[in-house]
Amino acid sequence: MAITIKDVAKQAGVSHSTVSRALHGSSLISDETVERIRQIANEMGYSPSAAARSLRTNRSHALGVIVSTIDDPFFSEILQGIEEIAQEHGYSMLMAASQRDPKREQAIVQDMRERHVDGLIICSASFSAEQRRKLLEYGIPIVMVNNQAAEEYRYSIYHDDVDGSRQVTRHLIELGHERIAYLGNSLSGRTTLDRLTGFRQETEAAGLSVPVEYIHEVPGGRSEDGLAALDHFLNLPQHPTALFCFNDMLAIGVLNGLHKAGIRVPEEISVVGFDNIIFSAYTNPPLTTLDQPKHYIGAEAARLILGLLDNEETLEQQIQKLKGKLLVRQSAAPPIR
Amino acid sequence: MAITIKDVAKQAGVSHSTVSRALHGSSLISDETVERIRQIANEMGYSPSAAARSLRTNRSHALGVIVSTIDDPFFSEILQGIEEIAQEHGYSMLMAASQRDPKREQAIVQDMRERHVDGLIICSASFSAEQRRKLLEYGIPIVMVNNQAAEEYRYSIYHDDVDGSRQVTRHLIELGHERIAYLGNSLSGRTTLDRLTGFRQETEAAGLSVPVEYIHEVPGGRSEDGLAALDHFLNLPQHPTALFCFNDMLAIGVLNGLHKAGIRVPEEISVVGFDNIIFSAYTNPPLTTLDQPKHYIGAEAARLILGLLDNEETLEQQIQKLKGKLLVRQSAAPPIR
DNA sequence: ATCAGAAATGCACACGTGTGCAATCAGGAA
DNA sequence: TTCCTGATTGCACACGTGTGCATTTCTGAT
Repeated sequence: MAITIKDVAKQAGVSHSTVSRALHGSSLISDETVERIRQIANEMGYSPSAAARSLRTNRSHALGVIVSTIDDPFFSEILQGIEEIAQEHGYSMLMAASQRDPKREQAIVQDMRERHVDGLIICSASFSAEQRRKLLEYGIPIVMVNNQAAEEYRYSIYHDDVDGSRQVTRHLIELGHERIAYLGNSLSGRTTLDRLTGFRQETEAAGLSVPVEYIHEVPGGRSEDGLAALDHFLNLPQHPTALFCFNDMLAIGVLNGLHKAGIRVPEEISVVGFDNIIFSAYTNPPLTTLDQPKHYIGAEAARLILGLLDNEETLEQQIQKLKGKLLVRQSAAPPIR
Repeated sequence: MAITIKDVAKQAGVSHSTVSRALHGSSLISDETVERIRQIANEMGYSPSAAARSLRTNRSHALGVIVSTIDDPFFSEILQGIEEIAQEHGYSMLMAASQRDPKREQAIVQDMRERHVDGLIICSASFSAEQRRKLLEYGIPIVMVNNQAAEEYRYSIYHDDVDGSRQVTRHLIELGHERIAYLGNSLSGRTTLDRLTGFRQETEAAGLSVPVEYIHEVPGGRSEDGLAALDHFLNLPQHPTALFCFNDMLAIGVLNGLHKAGIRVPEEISVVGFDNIIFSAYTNPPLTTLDQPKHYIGAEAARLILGLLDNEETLEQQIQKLKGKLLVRQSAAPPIR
């Protein structure tokens, strides 16, 4: 068995309460005793038991993070942001991937509850209302990141997709495009709707008409999906001169397909993405996209939830809408005349 | 306060011991009682406290995972493999990123100890011997993944880099290349050495001489590093006709630099990578690389450590060396004559 | 020397489980 | 009936902490 607080107490010739207080820097204990006990605890290699502490204090000092899938470069960066802030504040990160499977989601929620995480960050576009209700009932503070129903939650951080989409669309319009198509991801709920809304706002403002065939959705946001969707646009009687993809992964698949088909980008068609995942700087040509502050989003989510834990009294609803910035690279250019 | 086992006991009119046993399916309790208690516990929404259980049983049912950085597509896939197996076995995943910072590394190790993780998976090429010693001393089972000193650990899973490197090198030789260069990552320790070894074995076997300038190392494995390293090779009096990059990210940077310089791949120079990260299928041209079974590596690491926990008696040393497979795409072709 | 008050420390309980052991109960054999 | 055996269940303790309260020790003033 490992060394407990009692072992340290015995060694120091004091009660375990004194050790507890000393190690917590309580002002009740004389400075010299504190120093002596610290010394001894150190020498003995004492390490407190998180389980016991958690049981006693009702605080686990752990944050739960639920993500739909880990190996998505978009989430990875958010996770990195969360982890840094959590670690900085002495919190650990309990991570789980739902894989969009309701069964798993339920098991995860149950686990987070049993483990008594102090707070929960959910980065999953879709999250069942049922589980959400449960969590609320359990009293676990939740921060939603880029959720499809961001506004329904008390605390939420998300990217201003309408604004971002407008920036991107405007860029295409300013380049002179008049036939612009939108490729969405039907699985992503609010997100794709918002981006579509921004797209529509700008095209309308510019007086451009967008045929229905120019709005196309596929069930997924991976490069394969982008590749598969390309046919739709290429088979149209009149091609669009610019294609706005829901995210970078889709755009990457599209670029790939265009390359195979021998269609040059941006000379023959412009392609833009959304998110600015790490790869997008290295596509051919480098992808023009919207730089979503992923790292910052993660960090803000962590800060928000940690803030909630300090101020015990629940704060008023707090919803942060962060703006991204257009990142012009080389995949979009003026259309051929 | 949440509902405890005692509340359930009171409601059911039995002692809390009976409830405990019933919920664990102990054969001591009559079937009808078990059923009745299950029912009641369910209705009351009882959820056991992981902290209390952990305190009592000395088992946390949590796996620690230490990674050098989260937002690296290579690690992401390994993590995904780990998570799946862990979840399948009812284990949670406590994740932390060391950022290659010894301070952080130490804090993480301390945290993992306090939280009493049942086992630890370390996916970090470099991991300080000091921390390693501590963990061993604490008696926490460790599985090392692709560590630079894989053989020094009792349990370890790693990729056969020598073999993989030979496959890649042989491919280049078979294509007819005679001037092949190697771009390494000096920060990755054993890994880059093994790959260099495999490279040397094959070039020697083929009777090729490799000038010292053809072996070049950069301190990092990101695309920027690849981009920066390119100058070295281009400034050589005689260019190599093929460039073997330590990993895909470096290769991506190299491809990018070559594209900017107007040098065509694979016509003027062949480039190959290593790892097969998700993006490498979408480079221009698609990258020929070594497909490392990342997902499987993660899953095997998890299985190994979970196996260690079942059989309490420590197993004999177990080191798994997994082989990858050459994945031929289009970034390597016969050299120009 | 005495005493009050402050400073420092110890006692004992609680947090929610799991489990060895004793106690109770039912049922059948004698 | 009585006794024994096996099936159920409860009692009580332990796991390692933190903390209110009582207790002791110390300081300084009278």
